[in-house]
Amino acid sequence: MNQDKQEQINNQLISEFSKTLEMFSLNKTESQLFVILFLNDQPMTLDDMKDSLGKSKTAMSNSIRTLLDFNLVERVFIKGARKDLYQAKKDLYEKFMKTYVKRWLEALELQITSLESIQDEVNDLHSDSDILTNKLSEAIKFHRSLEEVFKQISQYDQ
Amino acid sequence: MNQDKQEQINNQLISEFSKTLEMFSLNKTESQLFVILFLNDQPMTLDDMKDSLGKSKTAMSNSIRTLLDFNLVERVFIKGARKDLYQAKKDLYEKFMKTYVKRWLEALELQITSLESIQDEVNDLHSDSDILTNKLSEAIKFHRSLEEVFKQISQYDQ
DNA sequence: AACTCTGTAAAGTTTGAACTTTACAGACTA
DNA sequence: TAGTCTGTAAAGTTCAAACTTTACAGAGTT
Repeated sequence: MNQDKQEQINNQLISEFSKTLEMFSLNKTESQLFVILFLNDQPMTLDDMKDSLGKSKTAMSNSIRTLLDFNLVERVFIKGARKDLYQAKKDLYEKFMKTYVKRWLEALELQITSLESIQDEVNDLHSDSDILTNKLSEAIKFHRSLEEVFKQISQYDQ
Repeated sequence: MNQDKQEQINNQLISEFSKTLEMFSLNKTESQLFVILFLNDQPMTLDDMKDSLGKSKTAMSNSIRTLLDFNLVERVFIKGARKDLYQAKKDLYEKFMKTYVKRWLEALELQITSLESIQDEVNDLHSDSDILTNKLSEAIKFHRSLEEVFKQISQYDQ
């Protein structure tokens, strides 16, 4: 396969795959960067990434930290290497879902707690507003249902 | 309950609930607008919404169309009313998940199709690149797994 | 100790999404 | 038919996220 063709196919892959990652909370650069790392069989330095994406080194530094944070990427040790080296994690799907679902569950739990404390406050006030009371419990029910789904997913994944 | 307290609790509710909706692909205004409609027992006009959120009528018009698009809101007919009236849909969770999961599944299917056509192209080239071939099938496998999860959710919801 | 290199913090710039203002088409009203 | 009202399109503005440039701390090398 010639260089041009290889390049073109790589670009198509980056373009399509990154769209999927953007559906999750990754932004464009983070998504593209991950796909680059995923496609590269060798670990890459910040400078490699910079050249691959045509953006600044600082942009790479920031994006890679988000990806580390999302557990999609890891830093690897290579003896004698001066620059930091990163690679995409194996078992993409497991890593991805685990982190993603976990974050959502955490956020949901936080929101449920907040809603419940509003509920407590309303109860303490011996509110005359049935509407508000109903809306509140409906809102909490909604959040619990979402929580349930995400828990299902994380079990299904085991 | 006095006016101030009612107002304050409403605001807390909007603040917390809208965070949840923002986790899905709704933006801040759309999320807040939905919560406003959800909390209001009466259908609202664009002008009502404008006053509730303190933003322009055009902003409301745009946001409400997104919410209609997401099937979270409906326009209601009231005899003799000159202004359009909107309310949040009942069965929030069902409506929400159905629309949301459906959109994701559609997007995923599209991406899988694209990846497969890249795969075909690579095969036709009788590529020497085992790495690329492997990466491609791994990427498709990842997408299929995501698809699977979302299908699970939509079944679980029945 | 002086120099070099790497990663990141800080400051400044660019860009696109979200908003507002203005303009107007279509529906109703007198 | 002229006048009024409503929703939205179009154009212009604002603002926050994403980027780049510059500066620098810390580690390594000579």
